[in-house]
This record gives sequence, structure tokens and C-alpha cells, in this order.
Amino acid sequence: MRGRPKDNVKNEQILQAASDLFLDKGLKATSMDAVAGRAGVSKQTLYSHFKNKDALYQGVILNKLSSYNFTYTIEMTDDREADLQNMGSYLLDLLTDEEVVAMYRIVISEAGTFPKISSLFYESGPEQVVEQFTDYFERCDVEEPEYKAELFTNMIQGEWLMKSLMGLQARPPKRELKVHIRRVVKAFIKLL
Amino acid sequence: MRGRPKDNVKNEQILQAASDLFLDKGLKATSMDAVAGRAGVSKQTLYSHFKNKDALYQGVILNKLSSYNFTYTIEMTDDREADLQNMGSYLLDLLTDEEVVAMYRIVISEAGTFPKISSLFYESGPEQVVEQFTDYFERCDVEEPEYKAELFTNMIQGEWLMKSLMGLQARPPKRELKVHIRRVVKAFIKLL
DNA sequence: TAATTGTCAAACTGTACAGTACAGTATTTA
DNA sequence: TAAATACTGTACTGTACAGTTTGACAATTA
Repeated sequence: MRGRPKDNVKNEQILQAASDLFLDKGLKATSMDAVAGRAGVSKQTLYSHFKNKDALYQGVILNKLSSYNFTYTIEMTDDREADLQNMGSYLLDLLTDEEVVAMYRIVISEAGTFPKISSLFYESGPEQVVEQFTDYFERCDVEEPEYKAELFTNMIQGEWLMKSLMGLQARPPKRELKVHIRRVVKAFIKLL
Repeated sequence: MRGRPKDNVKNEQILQAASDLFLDKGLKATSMDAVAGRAGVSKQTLYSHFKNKDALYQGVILNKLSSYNFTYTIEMTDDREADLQNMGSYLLDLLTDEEVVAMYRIVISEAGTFPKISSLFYESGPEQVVEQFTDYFERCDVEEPEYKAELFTNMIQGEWLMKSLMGLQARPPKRELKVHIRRVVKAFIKLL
């Protein structure tokens, strides 16, 4: 490769700035000038790293997705109830994370324009979590492990996510989440 | 009132056209010219009926919300299981309706800009349904009727709505919905 | 009938913004 | 050192679009 190589640091600055702005204000409400400005980079450089705004959007989402890691295995003890509470707590921590909520929101908003991003997001996000739970239930020799995993996530999730997406839900106190989780786990255990 | 009155028919044409376009393409992607064109009305008339684009958006959502009617009472028979299946079917019919999904999508997309619309939507939509279910469980003398109503809706709803919002869910066959509902009701009954 | 308001059509204003062009400077490799 | 590519900063192009203006005609009421 002849010539000066692209600066990796600048690439990360761009992704960071674009991510901040897109997730905060949305895609249409964020101008390329604003991204360049926030990244501390000239507009030319921005366009040399990303062909256009669409490519930048896709780059941002892919980057974010690859930064999450859903590959580990949920640990199994002989206290089933404690395990489920941990799983519920894990799920709710995710779903009340501002960045996660913002990603849901933008992916939904742009679902019409970027269908591939939608499916990629869903497969490497929510579906991974259900898979982790399914795996746990398989190891517990529970009947219909995948169905149980879906049911459990739905019961835990409740309306938190939807309310957050609509901006109707301030980040709830840990206490409240704990109570909710305990309640759901108590009920869910009767279904196993 | 002196002078020529505003034409009510034109008002409805405008609301219909705007609703079609907003729910299909989104708010930002719909121009006022397009709305006027589709409504078969001059741009001036459009602006004489609605002060600006924001007002038009609010008008459209309010109009749609008032067209739904969640005030009736769910009927109660002595077959609890059949009742719950009807309720589940009622809920899923709503959540797989294209217009309903489109409203969710646009309300979420514009939640940052129109917080009042978000809360209004949520209160006169989803919350009404939960209230209907709560009412049913109260009449059945079920413990914690509101919590049960929420739990039931979450179990029934599953991932249908989220997948629809992301465009990952074609309208599912009635068969599949029936199976899902029966399964959930069987489980839910154990929790009463 | 006269004043008042609605509607139409088309042109217009101002602004925001995606993407490009250009001229100069910096960095890397052959 | 020379060719090649990256980066900066600013200016520019073209387009889309919200909202306004104008002038003519229509409907309504005092």
C-alpha cells in the first residue's frame, strides 16, 4: 500500500461522534457537518472514511453490535430460583441501559430504510439473549427450553422497554426491579 | 361567524392523506406538498386547516386515537379458559394490525420531539387494554388483578410487536396465533 | 350588496443539508 | 526524493422543503 494510511484514531473518533449524535438525536436530525465537528475532523476526512451518511449509519450500528458480547454461558447452580433471579437481573440491566434503548429506538425508526440492520440487530441482540436462556434451560432438562426462555424473557421484560422507547420511563430504582424480578420468578417456577 | 366556513370534508381528506403518508413513510419523509397533493387540496388550504406540520402530526394522532374505542367491558362466562383465549385473541388482533404497529412506530420515532403525544398514546391505547383486563380479573375475584393483567398481556404479546416494529414479522397465520394463545392460557391459568 | 373568510394555483423566500471541489499541507513507501 | 494517499478548511453546488405571498374566484352572512 503506497501513500499515507488512514488514521485509525480518527476512524474511532468519527464512529464515537456519530454514535453519540445518532443515538441521541436520531439519524435525520444529525448532519454530517455536526458529526465531523464533534469528531474533530474535517468533512473531507469523514467522507474519505465513510462513503456517505447511510454507510456511516451502518458502520455505527455494526460497531456497537460487535462491542456487546453475548457468547458466554450463564452459570447454573443448584438453586434454581437464584439462577432465575440472576438471569432476570441480567436481562433488566440490559433493557434499562440508555444506550441499548437508544439503539432499539433508532433501529425501529429506520427499519423501513435499513431492513438488513433491523435483522442484524435482532439476531445479534435479543435473540442471543434468548439463546443463552434456552441453553440454560436445556442444561436443566426443562421441557420446551426455547419456549420457556421466550416466556421468561417476556414476563421479566414487561412494559419497561416499551415505556422507555416512548420516553415514559425514567430509569427505575434497583429496589423496584428486584421486587418485580422476585415476583416473576416465583410465578415462573410454577410453570416448569 | 361571518364569511365562508371551512369545509369539513376537506379537513377529513387532509387527515386521511396525512395519516396515510405519516404512518407509511414517517414524519420527516413526508412533505407538506405531498400531503396537500394526496388530499386533493391546495397547500394554502392545508395551512389554513393546520397551522404547521407539527400541528398536523398531532391532529392525525389525536384523530386516530379517538377512532379506537376501548371503553366496552370484556364479557365473562363461566368458562375461564375460553374467556382468556378470547382476551388473548383480542389483544393479538390489535398488535398485529398494520395501522396499530405503524402508530407505535411513529410514536416511538417522535417520542423525543413530542413527549405529550407519547404519553397520550400510551394512556389511551395500551393502558386502556390493561385496564379492561384488570377489570375482568377483578370481576373474577382474582388476587392482584392489575399485576395479573399486565403479566397476561406480556405473556400473550411475546415478541410479535417488537418484530413487527422492526419489520421482521410478516402478518402471521391465524393458526399459529391460536396455538400460541392456547399455550399461554394453559400456562397462565396455573398462576391464578 | 358589501364585508368577510375559504379555496386555488403558482411563484417565491429562506434555510438546511448531502455531497463535491479545490488548494495547500502532512505522512508514508518505493 | 518522488509518487501516492490522507487530512484540513473553506467555499461551492444542487436539492428538498417548510412556510409565505399574491391575485383571482367562491361561498357565506349581516
